Parts: sequence; C-alpha cells; structure tokens
Amino acid sequence: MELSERKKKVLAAVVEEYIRTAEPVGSKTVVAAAGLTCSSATIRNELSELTSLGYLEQPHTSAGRIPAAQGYRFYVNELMEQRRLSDEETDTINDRLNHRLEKPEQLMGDAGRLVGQLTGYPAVALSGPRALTVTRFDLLYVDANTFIIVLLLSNSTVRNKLVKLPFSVDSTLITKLSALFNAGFTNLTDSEITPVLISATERAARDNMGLTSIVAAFVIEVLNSGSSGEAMITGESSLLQHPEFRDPDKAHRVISYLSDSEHLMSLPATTVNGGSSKVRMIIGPENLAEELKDSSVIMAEYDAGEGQRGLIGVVGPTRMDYSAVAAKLSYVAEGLSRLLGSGEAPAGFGKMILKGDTIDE
Amino acid sequence: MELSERKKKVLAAVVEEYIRTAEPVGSKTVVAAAGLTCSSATIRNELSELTSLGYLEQPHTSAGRIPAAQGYRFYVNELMEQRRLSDEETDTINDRLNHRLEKPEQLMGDAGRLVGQLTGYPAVALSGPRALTVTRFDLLYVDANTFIIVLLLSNSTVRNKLVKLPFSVDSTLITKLSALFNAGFTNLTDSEITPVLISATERAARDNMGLTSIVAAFVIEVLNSGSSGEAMITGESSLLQHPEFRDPDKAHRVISYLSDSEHLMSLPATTVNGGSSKVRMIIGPENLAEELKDSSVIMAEYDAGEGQRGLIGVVGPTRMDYSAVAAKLSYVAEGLSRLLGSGEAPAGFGKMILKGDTIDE
DNA sequence: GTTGGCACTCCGTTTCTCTGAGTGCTAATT
DNA sequence: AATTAGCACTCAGAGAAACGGAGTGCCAAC
Repeated sequence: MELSERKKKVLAAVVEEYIRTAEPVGSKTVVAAAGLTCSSATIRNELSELTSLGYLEQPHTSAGRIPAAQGYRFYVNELMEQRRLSDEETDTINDRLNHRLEKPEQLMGDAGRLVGQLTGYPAVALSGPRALTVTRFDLLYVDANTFIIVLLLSNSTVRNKLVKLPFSVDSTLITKLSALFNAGFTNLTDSEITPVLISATERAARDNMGLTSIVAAFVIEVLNSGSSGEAMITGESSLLQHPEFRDPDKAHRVISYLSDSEHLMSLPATTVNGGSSKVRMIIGPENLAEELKDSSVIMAEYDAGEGQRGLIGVVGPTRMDYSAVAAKLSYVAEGLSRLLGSGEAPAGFGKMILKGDTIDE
Repeated sequence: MELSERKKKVLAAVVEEYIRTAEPVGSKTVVAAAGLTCSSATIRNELSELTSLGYLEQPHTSAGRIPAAQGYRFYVNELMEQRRLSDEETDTINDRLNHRLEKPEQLMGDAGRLVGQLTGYPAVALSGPRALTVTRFDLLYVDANTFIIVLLLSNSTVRNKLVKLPFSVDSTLITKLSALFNAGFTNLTDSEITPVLISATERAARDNMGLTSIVAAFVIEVLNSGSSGEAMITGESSLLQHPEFRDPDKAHRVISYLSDSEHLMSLPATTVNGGSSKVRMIIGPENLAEELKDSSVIMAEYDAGEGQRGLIGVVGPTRMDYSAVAAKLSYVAEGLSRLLGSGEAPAGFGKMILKGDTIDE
C-alpha cells in the first residue's frame, strides 16, 4: 500500500523534528513543522495509522511518536531531500584533503579525522581487499649475516624486511636468489606460490641454508596482508556526547565492539542499498551485529586507485541527520576518489610524485 | 613529622578498602580491615588527624574517609607492599609476549592490548625519541620513470619510498647517486644534513633533475620522524566500566584528551619517581594536564634496544590498585626488555631472526 | 591514651503528589 | 467520508516530604 501524500509529509515531519530535538513528536508539533492546514486531531489519526503500519512508535501511551527503523528507512529512501553543502563546508573539506595529498599512507586516518570533525560521530575507514602480486624483487646484501628483502608490489607500494641470520652467507647466493625470484615469483598471487615452486627455486639456487624459504615466507605474508583489507576507526569517544549513549554501559558495548578491526570490516556486510547513490546506510536493526542494533552506519564508497575500492563512513545513533551526513560523506568520498582514483598520476615538476610509499601496518 | 605506626596502618587500611570497594571507609571498617585491637572511637581520632594532615578527605560530614592525593602518594611510596604475580599471570604474559616476537613492528600495539586485558584500564605505549642515522643507501632503478629509495637505519629498521618521476632518468645516474649517498650521507643525523652538502652532492652527480633533493628530502623526513617518538593508546573504552567515569561528559573529556598522541607523549612529563623502581606513578593532581587531574597514570620503562627506552602503562581513576598494576606493568616491561633489549639477538636456526622490519607509520 | 555512649548530621532512597503534554474517542460539522 | 472540537484519561518526570542508617564528633568515664 502506497502512503498518501499527507502521510508522507507527516512522516517526514516526525523524522526531521525528532532528529532535531531528540524528543518524541506530538500532533501539534507536526502541524506546525509540516505547515499543514488541517487540525491536530486529523494528524492524530494519521499518526495512529502510521504507527500501526510500523513506521512510527510510541515510547508510552501518552507520549508523542518517534520514528521506527522502518520509518527511518522509508524516510531516507523516499522522502529525504539531498542536502547541499555550503561553500564553507566544501572549502574546508577540499583544504584538508589537499593538505594531505603528500602523505598517502596516512590518508585513511586523516580522512577519518576529517569526517569525525565534520559530523561529530566516530569515523570508520575501510579499504577493500586487493589481489596483490610482486612486480619486482631486490635482495640487498648488507653483510655476511644480514640482507634486506625489498618487494615492489602491483599496487605500487614497496615492502621490505631486514633479515638477520645466525650464520654467514655469501653475497653471490643473495644475488642468485634475487635473480631467481625475479624470474619465477613475479606476478603470482599468494595461492600460486606453491611449496613445489619454492623447493624448485631452492634447488636451483643451491641454497642449503633455508634462505629461499625465508624470502618466500615473507612474500606470502605480504600478499596475504593485503587480501583482507584494512580498517580503522577514530573519534570513538564522540559517541558519548550524544544523548542516546549517555548510558556508559551501552556506550562501552558499542565502542568496544567497534575497537576490533575484524568487526569493522564486517560492517558493510548488510548492503541494503537505498537507491542509486554511492552512499550506503545501515539503520539500527539492519545491522547484523547485536551490539549495533540501535545504531546506524553511513558509508560512502570511493575509488582508491588500482581497481581498489574503499569506504569511509560514520557510526552513530539511529537518530542521525542522515541527509547532512550523507552529503558530507559523499563529498569526502568524491574528493578521495579524485586524489587516489585510477586515471593518471598528478603531474608537476620539482614537486615529487609519490604514489604509495610503504604501507607496512 | 613522621606518622606513627598506627597511623600508617590506618592510612593503608583506608586506601586498600577504598580501592576495593569504591565507598568511603568508616572507622569500624578500618578496625576490622587493619586487624587493630583498639576501638572504633580511637580510630575516629586517628582518622580526624590524618584528615587535617591532608592524607584523607571526607566527602561530607557524616561520611567515611577517602584517600586524598597525598594519601595515595604516601601509600605508594611508603606503605604499599610489592605484589607478587601468580604463576598463572606470569605464564599468560610470557605466552602472549613470545607469540609476538615475530612481529616486532606490532609489538607496541600488542603489548598495549595485553596490558589492557591484564589490568582493565586503557593502555598507553610510548617509545622514546631516537637519534637515527642512515647506515646504508640503496637506490633501485625500476624503469625510466621510477626508482625506489631504500634506507637501512642505525636502529636496524628499513624504510623505503617509491618515487615516480614525470620525466625520464638514466639508470647510471641512479647508480651514481646511490654511491654518492653511501659515501657522503651515512651516519649523519638530520641536523648534519645541510643544504651545502646536498648541493655539493648534486653537483658531483651532475644531477640537473632534482633527484638529489628528492632523496635528501626523504632522508630528512625519515630521520625526523624518529626524533619525536611514537605514542599509541588502546582500550580507551574500558574506562567507562569504572564508577568514577560513569559521567559520560567526564569520560569524554578524558578519552578525547588521550586520543591525541601529542598529549600522550607529554604524559610522563611529571616524573615524580616514587623510589628506586622503574615504575612511574602520576597520581591525580600531579598530572600537568587539567583533563587528568583526577586520573592516575602508571608506567613502566623498558629497554627497546639500541639505547632506546620505551614506556608502557595505563591510565585510570586515582582509585586504582597501584600495587597490582605496578607489578603487572613491570613484569611486562621486563619481558619487553628481554625481547628487544640491547645485548644479543636471540639465536636459533631455522627460525629466522628479524630485528626491525619497516616501521613506516 | 582509650573507650562506650549519645546526639547530631546529612546523603541516598523511597513514597507521594502534582503537573502537563499528549493521546484516543465521540459526537458534531462540513 | 473526512475533518474537527471537545473531553476524559494516561503516564512520565519533577518536586516535596519523609525515612533510614551509616558515620561522625564530642564528652565523660576508665
């Protein structure tokens, strides 16, 4: 059943008033807020119907209405108006993002802090898994007991490891191994690096000291580390400022749930996508995690380059200004896509161009 | 004026009871807890004197006493008994630490989580500044527009950067630069890397494309990054479980103060060292930061190798079990010193020895 | 110096009342 | 059939009052 025009107006008014005031909304308030011409008694009937349809709920008999999860969902899908950001807001965002262009490895954290500051909610930043391979190997001989493994990865980052050995090796073995790895291990995903391949390489190098397996183990570790993605959260404590988290136990449950990066990565699992936009919203009970059943998550997707996608978003009470937060997030996400996105590296002489740096965690 | 033996006993009893129950302690409770033979009236006199001496305070006229900051201080300096850890506890700690030996770059974080778990308080980990130098340079030519800078540092970590250029370079220039940097820039602290040196190198390499300054800038950045130390905090939300942080505003103030790593690094500024032990305690108002005037900080120092020192500790309410926390922290700190400490690298064949890995943040 | 006794204080809790916003229903109106 | 005015009813939250009890401070006796 489709809601009547007036019901939609009433629902929107209740949601917006409740978001603004955090108080249950009564019939008179709705009349005033929605600018309707009918009387409060009429609205009482409408409210009553919206309640039995499941869009609203009543904390107790003689109180106003508050939106139910279904009410929020309908609101964000159908009723909510796209909020435009003010010039001031867009300027702040652009400023902050450009500032950080030079330190790509800190970008996730900085974007999180920016979002936290803009919205007043804890910010989460996720980067998707990536199918990594090694593009190039270098083994650097330092001294008889020490060498460095340097891997250039397919996503243009570099990883390295210093290896100290409890025995001596000859620099020619290092050189030989380096050549063999370059020949045999480049452009392989971790599943393609088989024990057979490793022992073949070991024989070819006449390595009887286990160096081959040291290098191979590091390669596998690095390739694996990318495959699960990264997750971080900043500004958890700002939750405490919101009235729905005044209860320290509840706040503690939510915050400590969010402190585990495994949990963060599973946040977007519920992909109720409310339309064509790139902003995802997970409202209250739509969250899979019990701990978040009365919190909402809003995330915007961005292009992290090299075919990788990332998500940046916030966690807050169900009573959130979805419209404003969504607008801010998608603007930030667009900015990130512009900075990191596939397409060409930014050009410019004298200023060096860095794409990557190591992102050892 | 020296306190009488009985006053000491009374003070200790009040502190310990209050730590245990979080309730003001009355005269009768003291008699029972301290196992004294006198009557509660006598203790009331003692309590009254301890109060006017500033060791105790009274929330209101008809309540028991709670320790004042000065009381806690006297307690930890003079009265507190060294707590011994149970075998079970030491086993847990050893287990957890050894597990992580293989990932030195995550050690700070892991140690923090361990401490948080052991004590139930947020854990902070600090590593002191280090006077870094570059031990060895490698510039790896990848293609005409790309090369990698690899630096082996004096603390046996490796840093690297991938540089993409908007113009072409010859591999011989890269090789030449590599040699020049090895000859001229090794073992220099950041202040010794002068513009004069850089431009001399630039001329020597016949580098008219600014590569020298790109490399030098990276070197300076890396050397600087070590000079301020690192700081991190985990488990902030566990503060919320303690009754003194039931007020969400207070909790928010403290937690958001602690979320700034600048603030964390300034924590140990007050070095009231209560004796010979390596555990530092900062009790309530001894904290310089207004935000921490009624929290306490306990930190233990450890040897992070290469002459570097680190601190691991917790932040909690002034009402903390100083004895137990101090014992746990110093055990963990000893463990860390054993793992990282100067002296020899742990030996063992087959298991590779890694000292460092990159710690790009 | 120590102790028992006693009046007094004052916090935290419970109980009660009161108030007012808001509802749901009915009957009249359009 | 939809809307409206009117009215009785509900109930959370605020405030006032009463209560209980842990604990003190002091005094007089030991």
